[in-house]
Amino acid sequence: MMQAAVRVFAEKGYHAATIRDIVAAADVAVGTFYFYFPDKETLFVYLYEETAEFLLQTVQQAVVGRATLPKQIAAGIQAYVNIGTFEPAVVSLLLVGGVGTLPALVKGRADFRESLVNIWQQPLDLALDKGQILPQNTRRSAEALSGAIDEVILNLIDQPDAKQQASSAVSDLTQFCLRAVAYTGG
Amino acid sequence: MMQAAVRVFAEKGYHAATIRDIVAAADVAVGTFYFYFPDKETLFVYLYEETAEFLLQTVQQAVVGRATLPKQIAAGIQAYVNIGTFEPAVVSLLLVGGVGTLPALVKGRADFRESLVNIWQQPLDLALDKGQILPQNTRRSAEALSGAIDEVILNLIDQPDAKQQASSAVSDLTQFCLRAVAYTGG
Amino acid sequence: MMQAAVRVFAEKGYHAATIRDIVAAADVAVGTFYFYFPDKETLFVYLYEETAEFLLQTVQQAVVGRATLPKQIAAGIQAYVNIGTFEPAVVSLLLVGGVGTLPALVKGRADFRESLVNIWQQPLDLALDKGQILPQNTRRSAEALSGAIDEVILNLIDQPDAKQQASSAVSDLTQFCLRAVAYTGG
Amino acid sequence: MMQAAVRVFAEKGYHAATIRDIVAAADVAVGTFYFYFPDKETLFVYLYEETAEFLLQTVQQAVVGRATLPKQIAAGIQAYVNIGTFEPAVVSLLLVGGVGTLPALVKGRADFRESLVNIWQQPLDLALDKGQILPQNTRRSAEALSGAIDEVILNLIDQPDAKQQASSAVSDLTQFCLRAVAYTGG
DNA sequence: CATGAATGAGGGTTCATTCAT
DNA sequence: AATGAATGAACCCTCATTCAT
Repeated sequence: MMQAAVRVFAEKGYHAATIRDIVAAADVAVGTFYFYFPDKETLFVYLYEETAEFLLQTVQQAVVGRATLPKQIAAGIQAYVNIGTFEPAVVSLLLVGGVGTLPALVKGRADFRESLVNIWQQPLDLALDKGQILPQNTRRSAEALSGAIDEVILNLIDQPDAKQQASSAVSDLTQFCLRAVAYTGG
Repeated sequence: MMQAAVRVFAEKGYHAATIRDIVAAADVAVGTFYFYFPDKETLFVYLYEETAEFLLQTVQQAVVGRATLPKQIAAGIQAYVNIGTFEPAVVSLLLVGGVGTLPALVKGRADFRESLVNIWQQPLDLALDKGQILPQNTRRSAEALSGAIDEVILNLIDQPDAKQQASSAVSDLTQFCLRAVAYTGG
Repeated sequence: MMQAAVRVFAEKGYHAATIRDIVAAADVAVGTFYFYFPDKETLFVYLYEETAEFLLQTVQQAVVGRATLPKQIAAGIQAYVNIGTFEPAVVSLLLVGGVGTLPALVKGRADFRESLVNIWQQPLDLALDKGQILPQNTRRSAEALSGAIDEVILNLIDQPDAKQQASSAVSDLTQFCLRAVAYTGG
Repeated sequence: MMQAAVRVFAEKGYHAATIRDIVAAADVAVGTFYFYFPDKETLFVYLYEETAEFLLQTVQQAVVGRATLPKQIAAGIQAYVNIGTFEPAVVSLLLVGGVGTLPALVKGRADFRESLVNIWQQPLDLALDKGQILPQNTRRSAEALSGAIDEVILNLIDQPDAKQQASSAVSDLTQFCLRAVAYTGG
């Protein structure tokens, strides 16, 4: 039922998705929804945060498991693209479905953006310490990286042949990011 | 009244903004709204497209008026940041208020994203011809630039001291972008 | 302007006819309507009663100007059909546009029906006195005549070739009515 | 609830009857209305057509169950008067509530009138074949009969003592009709 | 646990009416 | 006299939510 809800929310957005849409997708009755969840808004916020945590953890783990900046960025992007390719609803929910819809989600969304920026900023700060990238405002670079990656992935999942284009997108994006942060390799 | 509508739509998003909110912000009666506009959806689409055109033209003109890639990118970002700083509602409406809300806007939004990507891609293609940037998929680079710039500006306008941070943001972003597209200067 | 109002009311009925329809048909401004008439309902009631009086007088005069029952009925029907043929809006307003729409018109409509019944009942009572029709409840006969005539005329004005069919309708109806009231001729 | 709707529509007409009137009469909430019916117009058309069919079938069956013209006409009128007496809302809805209100009902109303005329015309055509009535335009006679009967019944149900007057009305009307169609009995 | 009929606040929209010009 | 922009009460309808079964 929660999976059904994610799908419906991702597809229609918060407001256009009705409780009836969700229970129909889950093949249960309206009352059942309210037995498990207090209300629509709470569910959406919960789903958004669950989904955000899943994506953040997945990307974060890909990044921390690598030793060098190029590998970290490549792995992070690869993990993100994988999610976009195999679970597009997750990305849609986070980057589209939850935008500008719910006052209660403003903080949740800000937290998600902040965490995403942090994921990219950590390796940058490490690399800066080691002198592997030129001096820069790593916070702002991380924001920019985050936006760049999101946009390319959003464009990617709109393509009918997303899976075919995924590997070139990963490679293009990785190169783009390494250049953008002035990676010198040493 | 249209300014009031832009503000309300930008602040609450399409669905959460009610006609009564809009007319209250404009200090007129409900009927007055329908004297000037056929309905809520038509107004929103019109406002979105007007606003999109204004932003696109402003950024585009800043870019085409410059001779070299660094100046083009710097001027385009400066123009975009100016709008975000002095008319944050314009940016909010385009990047937040109109996301995933209205079937009738799907095309309009796609067109806007496409145009924005094109604005950044054109100078890249020119620079590639002149050998001023390394070979790359300029379309994908432009997508990434577009996302990077949007994200930084969205973060910027959320800051209370946005105007103070604007110039450093422009400078950081410009450097980021030039590195990202592998600008060699010759 | 009143003619325009009659046309619009007859065509669309009271509720569907808007003030804007009426002033557009009369080619004046909305405010002008309210300079001449206090409100929509008052105008409609006034128009209904004016129109009713016109029709009643016309039919009545045709009837009283004849000496014998056959001539009275024929003349009354002919006059009614003439109105239906040349001023269908008058008949539509009275028999269609003003039905079941306005509490304030219930009495007006009842008066109109009553008067119409009276117009037919008078010659019947005279003929009964003279022994030219068999004994009967002339009130009820007049009601029936009234309904019969209205129905045939309503059917007539719905025909595209109403004017061609008018004379046969008058003749058929007259014969029908004379038989119905058991006219013996003496 | 449908009975309540018939009552309210019959009493106020389509436009003046609000959903709140109907649900108040049925003692349910607004939402309940829309749980059972798609919208006001659909319900009204459905009710009109159901009601029309009920009345037509009732009168038709009374007519076809008799062998001779006098009995057919008497039975048809009796059946019609019974409905008017015991279910005045049915007659009001058909003859008053649904007049000139709804474009979607124009055809339905025309069909009802046509069917009603046909009910009266069939026995006339049979009687004409058997030489029991004088030669005439039976279509036009049926229209006139239809109008005559409707009008008398409408007058009847407006009377406070409708039930007392019913039998004399049936008898008067039957005699009127038989004379009107020149019934010779052989 | 599950159901779905019932609820009613609240949204978009219309249109008779007013009044400053 | 004439205008038409402005008003707001009231309409139809949706949908999140409840609760008796």
